[in-house]
Amino acid sequence: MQKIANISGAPWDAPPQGGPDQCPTGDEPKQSQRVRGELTVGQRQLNTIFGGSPTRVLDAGEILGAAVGASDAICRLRAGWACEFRGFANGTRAIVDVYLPGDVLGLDAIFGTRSLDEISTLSTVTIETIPTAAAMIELMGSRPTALYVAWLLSRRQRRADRLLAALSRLDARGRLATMTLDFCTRLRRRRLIAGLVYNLPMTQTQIGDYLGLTVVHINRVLRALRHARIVTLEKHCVTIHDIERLKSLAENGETVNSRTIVGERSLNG
Amino acid sequence: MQKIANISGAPWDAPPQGGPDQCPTGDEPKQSQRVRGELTVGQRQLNTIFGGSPTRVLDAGEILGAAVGASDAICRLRAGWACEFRGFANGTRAIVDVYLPGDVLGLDAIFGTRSLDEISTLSTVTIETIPTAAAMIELMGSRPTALYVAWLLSRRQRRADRLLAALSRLDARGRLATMTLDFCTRLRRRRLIAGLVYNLPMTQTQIGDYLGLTVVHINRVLRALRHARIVTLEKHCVTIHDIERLKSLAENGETVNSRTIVGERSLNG
DNA sequence: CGATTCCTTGAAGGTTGTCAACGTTGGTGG
DNA sequence: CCACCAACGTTGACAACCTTCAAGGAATCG
Repeated sequence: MQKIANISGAPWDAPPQGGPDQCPTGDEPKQSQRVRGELTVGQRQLNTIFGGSPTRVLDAGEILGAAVGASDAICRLRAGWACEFRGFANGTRAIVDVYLPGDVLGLDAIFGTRSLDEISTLSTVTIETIPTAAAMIELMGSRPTALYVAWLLSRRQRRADRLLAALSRLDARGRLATMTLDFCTRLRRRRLIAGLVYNLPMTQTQIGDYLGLTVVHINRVLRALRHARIVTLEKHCVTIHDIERLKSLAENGETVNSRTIVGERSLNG
Repeated sequence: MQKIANISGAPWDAPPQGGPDQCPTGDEPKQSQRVRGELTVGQRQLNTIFGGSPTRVLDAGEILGAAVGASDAICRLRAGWACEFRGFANGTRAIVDVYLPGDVLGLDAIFGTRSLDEISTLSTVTIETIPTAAAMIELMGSRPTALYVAWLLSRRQRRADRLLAALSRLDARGRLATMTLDFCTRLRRRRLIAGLVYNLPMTQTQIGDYLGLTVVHINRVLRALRHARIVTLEKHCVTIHDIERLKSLAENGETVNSRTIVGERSLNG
């Protein structure tokens, strides 16, 4: 197996090609032409604002609210990954969303929620910043921008619903299948990758926090999926070998014989 | 124990008092005066639209998209409960959100998502309808309305995040504690109830789909919570006995001795 | 009152968590 | 260069939580 690229210089450090996000209408064929047009205009308007703002580089593991010095700022990820989390009284925590390059963070600040205080970087990141929520509210006087903001919120909601369904009704393999497929889809849609291989800057502990499982179990199921030659997740690098079976696991449509799988031997070469 | 009111005439059939939703700023003390004002204006504008629309009554168990005959309509619940679900290939399903009187449903239709096709009524409901998403897009030309729509989306997101955290890191008792508390909070905020008792028009199967558990286990844990005199859920009626312990369970802060609890005897008199 | 759905309970087994230990990796400083 | 350290990854044994299967009871409705 070839040597995996180190964290510095990894794909997620590359700036998004052709703008921070592709046209938002790429996967919504049902919406009317008019909304498509307005959304594109709104996106351009936000592009202008973010593009004109100074960029900052943050290390992995920083809390965005503290790092930018304002809880009501609104950021866009230019490079790197981040996650939004919720903590519990006993110290455990859950990751409720993962942000990829091009995603906008902290939109809830419009309504006074200090969401940047619950967002942490997963890797070294580059962010563009609108310093205050007030500026964003101003921008929402333009309907295209307001529509685009609503579209961003709606997209985040769909991710949450999808994760919710997976946590609710899939076992560990199904959840991992869903996660690896979703990240792949999002990265491809933004043309950050082209094939079925990508870098995933999350530790197994963080994956466990995201999928509602423990590190130990994540580790075991990862091994099973690797030995079954469905997907490999090693050294922060995901390689999808059998996308059909992966989709099947994510749809709850297959019961892969996991006991048999574990007994097999890795034959990668 | 007193006889529980039947479904007809139950609290969730009563129209929301003082308008379909209270001022949205009630639980967001941090937001600026200006946003508060604009949100209130936006809410009034939507109130006018919905208030002037014809109401419809639907039976329990209907799919909203089919019942209103349009997948891109936008509805507001005047009375009754509804839920949004996601299905899996093998027939299982997950409930990703529960809607209470006053909630707006199907906002994603703005972007072409047929969300009404994945929303089902949980009880007999009364709805007000904006027939097409296009009308709502028109309304978003007004910044107050656009802000209010974004606020509605943001609220739904926060519910999803909270449920996500619960599914990710709480056991069955913690999830049930979270659910019963959240419904209570939402109903009280809208002045649909005043105390710690309310009607919950969901079967145990539906609760299981919502919390990612099986009916059988919901049933057992419900019995344990009842015998521990923390919360009673019988015949679609929730009674919170010990809100402190319930909050503790929802925050992962307590490990109630459940084995002992099961051995106890019900003493409700 | 038959039919359907919902609720309830027991027994058995599978998935996942907990505990504990050790290996690996990458960085730091002597 | 090596010792050391901290974080992360890996593995085994065992326990707990939850599901599955099965069956019977209770409520609701035409």
